[in-house]
Amino acid sequence: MDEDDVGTVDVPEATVARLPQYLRALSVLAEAGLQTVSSEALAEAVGVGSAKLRKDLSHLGSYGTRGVGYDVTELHRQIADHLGQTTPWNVVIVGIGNLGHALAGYGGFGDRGFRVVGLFDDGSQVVGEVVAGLRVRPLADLPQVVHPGATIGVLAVPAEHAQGVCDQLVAAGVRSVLNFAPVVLRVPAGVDVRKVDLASELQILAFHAQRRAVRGAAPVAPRLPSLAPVTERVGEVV
Amino acid sequence: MDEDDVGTVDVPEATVARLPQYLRALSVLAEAGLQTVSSEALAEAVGVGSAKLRKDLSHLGSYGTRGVGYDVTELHRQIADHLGQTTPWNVVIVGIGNLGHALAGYGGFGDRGFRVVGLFDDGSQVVGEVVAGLRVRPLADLPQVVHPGATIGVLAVPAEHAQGVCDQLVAAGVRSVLNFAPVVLRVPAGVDVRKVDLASELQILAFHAQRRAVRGAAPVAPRLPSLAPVTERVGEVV
DNA sequence: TAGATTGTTAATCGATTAACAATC
DNA sequence: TAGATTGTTAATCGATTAACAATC
Repeated sequence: MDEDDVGTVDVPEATVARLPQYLRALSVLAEAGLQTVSSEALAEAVGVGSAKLRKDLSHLGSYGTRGVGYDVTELHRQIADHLGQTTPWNVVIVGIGNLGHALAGYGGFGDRGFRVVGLFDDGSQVVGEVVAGLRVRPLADLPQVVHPGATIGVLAVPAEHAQGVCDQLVAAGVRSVLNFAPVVLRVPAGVDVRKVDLASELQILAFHAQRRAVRGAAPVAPRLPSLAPVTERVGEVV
Repeated sequence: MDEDDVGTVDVPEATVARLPQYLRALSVLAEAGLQTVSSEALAEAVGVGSAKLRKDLSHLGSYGTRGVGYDVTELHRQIADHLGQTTPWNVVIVGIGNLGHALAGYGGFGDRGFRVVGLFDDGSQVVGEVVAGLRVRPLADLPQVVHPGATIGVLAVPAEHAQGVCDQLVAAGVRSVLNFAPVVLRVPAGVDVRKVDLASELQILAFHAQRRAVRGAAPVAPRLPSLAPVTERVGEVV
């Protein structure tokens, strides 16, 4: 595959979602001074199977060497390239409440190629305050900060304001939105929305936890009289 | 399907992940005073197809009425039941930095059936402070607060401490962990971990954004001389 | 060359979707 | 009854997995 095929060949969504994990693992390996890594070892570090990893990488092109493995630095560069991380992306955060405040100060973004360049809110009490080194601006200032198509918007406003603020982001030229409000946003075609729903995550955990509890309470096997000794497992589940 | 089949019939993971969305939409409809909703209308509210919704609900049992739709209150109760939300779940948050602080104060958990019952940290400067009405305790106090198997642990510590703290959570009896640290946690069988990786979400958005940019820059169709007028679309992508 | 490990093939699995018979 | 809408079937699609030929 050609070097300049970045961005022109289809990569399955499931693969895209794993690329950041591979990238991070490679960073760790590079810092540890490793030159080369096998698909087996890298997959193990990320918690997936090696076949899946090789298949994922095959969608980006083939950067490994049979019998040897992958060059850590080279593979890191290739994946970073595909993720568009050769230059940092600008991020604006809208809604500087509890969560927005935390996101503004979150070091993890900077480490992974993002730069928070604007904080916005319309609650009169926060506007003007300095948070994580940036002065919080009113929403009306969005167009002054957003570079159309090149800025990611993070939405950390209450559910009832999310759609309205999203519309303003889109109007200002934002084409990628990370939404923390538990609502379905309607956006025009060409705008990409991802949703992080913190309460949902807990609910999914609760679903499985309850399942364990219910199953654990019920007998694992029917109690039949038996001549051979039987190990009864109670409450032990996957 | 029987009432008491809750927790005993297999529900596909993809379906489980959507149940919280359905539940929330039903809450909104119930508040709006709606008695009944069709799969078409509910699906529209959640942003999925109606066939998918009906298929999802069919895994829980069949609570609809042909020709009529679903009883809003009844369906809400059924889904809440399956999600184990008839009684609230207790949640402990470990790592009261930027993010943990925000999570402790996040109202969305309480609204959706969770109760934050403990905040923990080992950084000497936070321990003892009161955050969102709770005093931050040292990790050593975990066993005093955790009810084995019935408490969800939220991990908001730096990556390098995540595994160690996770081990302590598990030792205290936590069987469900929501992990915000960008690391792969190793846990014994029977412990359920979900990961929320904020930077990853941005990276996935960046991948698609870059793709739009690259494709937009390239000509959409080969430029051939043509007798008929041609509409050239530049930069317009899905 | 012999051993190791990739990249790819083919089989399997799970999720989505459209269509429609069942039925209120 | 006629119209509406569910629950289910069958077809399709996409993702995972194991196995192995290619090749360093």
